[in-house]
Amino acid sequence: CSILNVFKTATAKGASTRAHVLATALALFRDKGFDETTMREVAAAAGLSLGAAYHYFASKEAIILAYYADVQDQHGERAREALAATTDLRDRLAAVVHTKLDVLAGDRRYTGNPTHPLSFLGAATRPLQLASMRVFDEALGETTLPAELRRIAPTALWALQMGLLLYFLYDDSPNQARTRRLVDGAMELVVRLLTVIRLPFF
Amino acid sequence: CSILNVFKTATAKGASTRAHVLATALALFRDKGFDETTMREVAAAAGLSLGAAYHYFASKEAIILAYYADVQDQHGERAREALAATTDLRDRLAAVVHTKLDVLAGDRRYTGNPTHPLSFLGAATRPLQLASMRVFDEALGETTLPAELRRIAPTALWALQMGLLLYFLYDDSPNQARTRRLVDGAMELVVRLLTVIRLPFF
DNA sequence: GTCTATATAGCGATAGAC
DNA sequence: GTCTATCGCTATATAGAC
Repeated sequence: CSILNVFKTATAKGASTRAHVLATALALFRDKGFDETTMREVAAAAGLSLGAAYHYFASKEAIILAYYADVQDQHGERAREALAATTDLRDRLAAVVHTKLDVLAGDRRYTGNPTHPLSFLGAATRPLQLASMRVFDEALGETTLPAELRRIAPTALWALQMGLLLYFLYDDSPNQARTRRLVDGAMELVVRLLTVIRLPFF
Repeated sequence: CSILNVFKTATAKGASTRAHVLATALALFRDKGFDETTMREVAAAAGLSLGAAYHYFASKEAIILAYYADVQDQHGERAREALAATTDLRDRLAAVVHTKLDVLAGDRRYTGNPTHPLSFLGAATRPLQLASMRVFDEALGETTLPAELRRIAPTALWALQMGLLLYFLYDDSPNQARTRRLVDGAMELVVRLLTVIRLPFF
């Protein structure tokens, strides 16, 4: 079922035990997060010794990767279900993102308190997030825009920037040139969009 | 200087030592990342004992928060410099993001190998990232679009989704209703943008 | 193959002497 | 303020019972 399932078990019993360890670990991850879940806990909750757990997963990171694959599996399944129900493009795109949020909402890790799961992208606290949005607000300056749009624009731009940062993180082109081009293209589109929105048409 | 500087030191020497510990830690974080940098290393590199380092920072997390504030400080400074140089909106918005990338590019943590800094948002490996983009590709389906745009659209939507996910993470409204509304609004805008782009006008 | 038991090395954090 | 010593915890490795 899983995208990354390149695993081999000799016996049927082994495969079932492995699946049980994985399911136990995923439940703990979803409930407490990665760092707060120890291999000892996973093993104990699965009714195994620590060594046995390590027999099935070479490292804690291996289980975490399996977790990510599980999230993606679930999202793919739910999203395709939703896509089958409508042909309207707006609904289809929104359904993809909403189903993603649905899957992640089950994770205490993603909801709850903003203190601990320290974002590696630099939005660890609300004041820092606001400071980051403020820069976009200054960039927009006196740009003429409908009031409502002018108010949410810094937030939308911040969200877009976060997405670009994530792309940057996995960009293996020399000097991340691909991200740099993407940034230019994205901002070109944003400006065109803002221009269009100001037409009486909308 | 820092946004989050709510720290009090009794003596001038104490303040200077604290600043030195912080600078040492930031350099190590930028070079190796958070998890790979230990408090023992920070203390040793700063020429202090472990206990002395803990005298200035209550926890490792406290230093990490200071690191985030530092990133934001640097970005704010560089971005405002760039904003002073141009009045063109496209250039201004692009400058904000580019200066952000400039600040983060100094971090080995953000460039380099995609294996270790496991993203908590579910894009830990390239295959998973691609699987996530494929869902958007399916959502677009047979939508009529210029070829070039049709090709990059799943990537752009994925990046936008990542931004929305990050917003979701820090959304403290009940049931993250604010994010849900933002998703709907964003997708509405995307569809309008795609509609507009198809006009002969562009 | 499956698993238990044990060992190692390192971590964040703290207590208390100076 | 700075130190040493130490606690309780961790991921990970391995030896060997069944």
